[in-house]
Amino acid sequence: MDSKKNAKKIIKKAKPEKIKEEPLVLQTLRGMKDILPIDQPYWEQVRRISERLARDYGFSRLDTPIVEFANLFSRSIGEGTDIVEKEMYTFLTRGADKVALRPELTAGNCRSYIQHGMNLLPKPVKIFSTGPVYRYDRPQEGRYREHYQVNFDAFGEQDPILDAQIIQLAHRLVQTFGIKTAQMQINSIGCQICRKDYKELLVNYLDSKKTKLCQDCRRRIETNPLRVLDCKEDKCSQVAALAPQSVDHLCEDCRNHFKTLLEYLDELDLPYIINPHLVRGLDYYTKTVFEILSSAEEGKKLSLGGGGRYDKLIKIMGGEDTPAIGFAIGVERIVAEMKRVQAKPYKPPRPKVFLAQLGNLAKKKSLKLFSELERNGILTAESFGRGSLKSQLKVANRLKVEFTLILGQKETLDGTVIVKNMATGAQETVSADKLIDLVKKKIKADNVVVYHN
RNA sequence: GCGGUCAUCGUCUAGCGGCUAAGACAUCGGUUUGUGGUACCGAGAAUCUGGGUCCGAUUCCCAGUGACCGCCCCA
Repeated sequence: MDSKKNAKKIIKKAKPEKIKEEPLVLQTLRGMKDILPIDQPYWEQVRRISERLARDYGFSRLDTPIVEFANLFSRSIGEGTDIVEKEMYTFLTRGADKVALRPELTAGNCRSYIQHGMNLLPKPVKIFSTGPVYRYDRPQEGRYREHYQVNFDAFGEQDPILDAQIIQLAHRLVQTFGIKTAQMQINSIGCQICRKDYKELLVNYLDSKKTKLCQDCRRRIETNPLRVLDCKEDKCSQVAALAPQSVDHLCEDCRNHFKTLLEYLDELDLPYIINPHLVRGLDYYTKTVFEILSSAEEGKKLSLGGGGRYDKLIKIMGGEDTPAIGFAIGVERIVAEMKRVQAKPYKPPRPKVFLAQLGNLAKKKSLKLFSELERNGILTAESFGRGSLKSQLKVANRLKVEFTLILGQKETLDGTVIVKNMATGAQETVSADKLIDLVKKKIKADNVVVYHN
């Protein structure tokens, strides 16, 4: 590079008004959302319950990367599906790898299962995972380009008792979130063999009724005939109502599997609805599929979660033939539903003590005192930046603490602290070295949580 | 990816060609110097972005952006 050019560059940099900078857009990207502090108690509740039930049902946590090779998803979810066809965040890296942001969690879990030889672990291998997934579609309520899923997968067990247990877990999760009215819908879409036969039968039927279907459904006969079954158009659902149903055309193995599953569910007294039109959007499902619907008014029912068996997926991906089943819930939708039905969010522990300081000397000492309180498990609030005792008491009052510790100039010199009972207003002066024990005694023991010492 | 509705302080709303853009809630400060509530007083805080019409645009028109709704699909 010649020196003239360099000189020019330097001159340019010296004149900032010449540099055209993109304006800062203070806005989340389309379909992306901040999870604000005000909403965190709901999220925390979902996290805590999910983690507890995962543990109780024997699931181990697995975290996989958000970014994977793009074809991991296209192969497993299905090339023809909408998720892969038009909703994936796919891009080339600097190293020219074709990668994608994960649109769901199961594919990555399967990859990890095969990569790390988890087939050698005792079966079933139960995997719990949670995190954000990405789909580039048009946002609306309950649908985001980034959303969080809580996901459960179990590998290596084909007995329908596992299907029943997984469905029970899904049901129990939603119940425990406080959503009592959600509806469990179940169907069996058969295995590769009987589904193929059934598809032929269905296509024949639909072709014969082609004139009575909407435009979209006529197209779907070719692309995805199963989807015609849950079209919302009146005329289509009339055709669908008389269409052959997959449950009536299962092979013997699939029929027995489904029958046994239903027996287990009945034994559990788990309420469910068999929806012969329930079809899921991912190609890898076999046999059992299920979905949990919110109880919102008709037409506004959103799926809170869903899943099913995917007995051939591991083999398709190159692992040894391994039956598997799993499901995911959408956290944003769960949170929205919890709010709608007024389910209780997580209630974080509130400080019972407020530390007020007055004067420069006391202000200096207050930081250390606060730290000592914290170390002793006494959850303490403060507002050190405020000057007047009045304004600090105002904050203490608003926080509804039981006691305010007042450290002023005089107390600091005497080595004492005032303990003020906020309910009665009564005050006592105690020596600083007895303060911790006294406060511990005054507040209830269950509010003292020591993490370390 | 297609169609529709909408867009004012942090939040909820008012104004609808002529502003210094109004109010409530919230926030912060104050009502005498070391004590909470209420009340009262005060402060900060907004017309999404870019064009166009007009003497003049927050208001009307167009585009962009975003939110929401319907489809498609999905959690």
